Amino acid sequence: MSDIPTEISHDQHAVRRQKLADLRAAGQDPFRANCEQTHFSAEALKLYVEGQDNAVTVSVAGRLVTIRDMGKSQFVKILDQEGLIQLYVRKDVIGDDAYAAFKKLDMGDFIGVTGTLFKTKSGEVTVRADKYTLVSKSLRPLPEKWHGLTDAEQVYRQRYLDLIVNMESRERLIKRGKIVSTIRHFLEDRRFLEVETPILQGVAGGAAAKPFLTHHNALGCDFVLRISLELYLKRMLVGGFDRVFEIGRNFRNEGLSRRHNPEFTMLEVYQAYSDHRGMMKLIKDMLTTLCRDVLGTTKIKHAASGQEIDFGGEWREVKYKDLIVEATGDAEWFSRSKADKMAKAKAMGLDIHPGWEEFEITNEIFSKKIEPTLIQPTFVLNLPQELCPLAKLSQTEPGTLDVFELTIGGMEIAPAYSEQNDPDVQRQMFEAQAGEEVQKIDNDFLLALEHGMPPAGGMGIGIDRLCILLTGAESIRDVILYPQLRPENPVAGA
RNA sequence: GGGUCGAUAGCUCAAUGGUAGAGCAGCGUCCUUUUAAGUCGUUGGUUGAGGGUUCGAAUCCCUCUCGACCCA
Repeated sequence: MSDIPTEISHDQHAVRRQKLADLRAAGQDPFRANCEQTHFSAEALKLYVEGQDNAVTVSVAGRLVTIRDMGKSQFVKILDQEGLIQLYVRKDVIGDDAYAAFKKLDMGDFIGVTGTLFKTKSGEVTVRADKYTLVSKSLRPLPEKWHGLTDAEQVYRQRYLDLIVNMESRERLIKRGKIVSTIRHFLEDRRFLEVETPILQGVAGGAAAKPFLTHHNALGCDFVLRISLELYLKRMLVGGFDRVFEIGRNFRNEGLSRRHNPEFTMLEVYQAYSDHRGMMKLIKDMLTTLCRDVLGTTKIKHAASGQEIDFGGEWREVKYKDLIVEATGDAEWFSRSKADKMAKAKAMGLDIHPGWEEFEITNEIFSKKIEPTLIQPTFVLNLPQELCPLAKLSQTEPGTLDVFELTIGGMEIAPAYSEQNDPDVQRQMFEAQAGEEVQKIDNDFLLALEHGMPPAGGMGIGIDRLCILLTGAESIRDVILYPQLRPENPVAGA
């Protein structure tokens, strides 16, 4: 093999390219098709029997992330899906030639190793390598191991690097996977059926949000990307499926923030013959199950406020109206004039747009002054009817809805309704909301309702926000693998 | 869209108008139980891009790109 030219020794990419060329020149395959893997790292470590060194043989594979070279032996660590495992490589065990080649490996290379488990004198279960194979060469250096990768932009654009060097990012991703799978099992255990409904839709319904537009060439028409799952899942109720859910991506063409990504994952659940009260029980059971099975505790630390959130006790139930009265200190708030409401809201430091309706002024107080203070799990009940056209009106409290909004950690986590199933009332609500934009009414949905929809409770949970809460993340970007960023090199003509 | 802050070696960070440095990584030695291994030596820079001020700019000014936070 040729010596590495000293004039390029500073360029790590060039040095690795040269090693790659040397391997190929020596007739070796630096990108093999496969290698033996009998166990993941964590699995292999469990096989060690105390006091019985070198009794168990395993084959593990992974990326080389730590190298401690001691001349004629090396301790190295490889990373696989389940974590790190240490390997001990001795010249007198694997032979002179193999050892010389091992010394030429770089951080980041993928290797496969077969060997026996033993415990080092400092107590770490380690694989004593009998043989190894370079299975895939890495041509780029990894970020530094101690500080990891901290540059937010690089973390998001090159998430794979973040996942290799930042263990907390790996754990957060794994936890998200467990959250979603626990939700699936929880619902399946209660005989809910998972379904998939269209993302490309003619009308973006079920929520108030600006949609993304796209175009279908063969059909010659425009589509929008869905902004909610609601209207198609309710069609399933009409179609005779009494308990359905979907976990899927929604798209909203709006601003980005620590709590908003243009594409985000929603769970929506519908249960016929239930109502919003039934949904309260369902979500409380679901969230306590998640705490127990994923976190192992019902008490979590809320990153933003430093408070402890307790999912284990009774959850507060409070009417929207009572919260507003409390926040404004005005028992007659709802009978005040619009001008009075506006003056008071401004006095509370809020930016109120002159064109806003009264309920919008009131709701600005709710979302800016009240919601952020609701750290413990809180069901906000009897929201004003203007806030959602898809829910049933309360029989006992005129002007309010049979709904709740579950707020935890100052964030809206889940709204739920007793679903509107009267096609005539539903049409009126749609028309009132649409105003001039009647073309935005989903008439096919109304046709479905006319065929009859059973009474039902429904709810939606923002999975990303739930993950923020349960993982203690500070931003939605920490729980989404590839959060939306502006392209680095904008496409010409875009 | 507005405001504030940021971008320096592969990574993490110094250098506040006067020769761009350190740790890790890399390269070359020593070392057969290490744990951010240790040891001796050593390479590496269009300071995000472009313009300006100045004898002299990473540093001051302007424009742009990307990001973070706050606001809309």
